Amino acid sequence: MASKPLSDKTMELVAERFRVLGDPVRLRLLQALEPGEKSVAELVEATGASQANVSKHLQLLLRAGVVERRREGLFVYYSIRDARVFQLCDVVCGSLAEHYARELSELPATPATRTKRARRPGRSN
Amino acid sequence: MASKPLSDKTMELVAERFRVLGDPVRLRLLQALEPGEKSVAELVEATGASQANVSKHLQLLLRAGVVERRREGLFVYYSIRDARVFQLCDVVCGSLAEHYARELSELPATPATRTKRARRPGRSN
DNA sequence: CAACTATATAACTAGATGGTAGTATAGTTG
DNA sequence: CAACTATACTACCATCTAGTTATATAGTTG
Repeated sequence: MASKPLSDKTMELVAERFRVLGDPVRLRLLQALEPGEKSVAELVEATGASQANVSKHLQLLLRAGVVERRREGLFVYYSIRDARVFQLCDVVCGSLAEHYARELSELPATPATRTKRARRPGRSN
Repeated sequence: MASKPLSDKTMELVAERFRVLGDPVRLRLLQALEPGEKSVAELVEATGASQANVSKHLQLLLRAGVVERRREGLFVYYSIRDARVFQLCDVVCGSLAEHYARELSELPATPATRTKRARRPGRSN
């Protein structure tokens, strides 16, 4: 990307795709689907979210083309349609890991200072 | 990812990172920064957004650790801190391309049938 | 220090989004 | 067809977010 100036429409599409991944429940759903397809009930169980909520998020993932569905009797099975989402998650995880590692290494070696009221006067940033 | 059941906190962090990329203005900013650092004024010019808006988005990207800033006199220069964002965008773009290609190939070969009646033959971008 | 420039922040508004409760639909089974 | 089960949808509320305008801050220059 970024080699060519993407159109506004394309930009919005890319942003939308990122937004689809920008919710912990949806990430949990994808994670639960990674080993293979699951019914809605199983996904409800796996995520701990309500049925209505899971269903709603699944529709979103479906419309985005990230998952696909298949009906079998009373059950509906969802599965990953675009496995690149995992690649995306991997990159983000790596990114976060590095981010926090770097943040730690910038701290004054007092291992108890973190997260809550961290970042002493030091850097002006 | 998905090999281990990430904690809720981690999940939220990953989701948040995706959300940071889930806005077209921020994507434009990143795109504008890809060749190298730029001042806020240049970014305002490059994106066409208002100064206040650009500033706001930049703070968001800054806090997320995606960009970094450097002051020089009156000017503040922003640059990419975590280049993996481009990797992420590439993956998404590929994903979208495939998605649309597949969608097209599923249609009944009538080239005029599309999203809104958009997308003339020429460039796909 | 006064006037000026570049950037950041505050307060506000309109629209999007996530969650829930309740209901509707599709499919099964007696 | 009635009762039942699994999933989807609707309406609603609370919260968040992007954008705007106006103002504040940091740094420069006369």
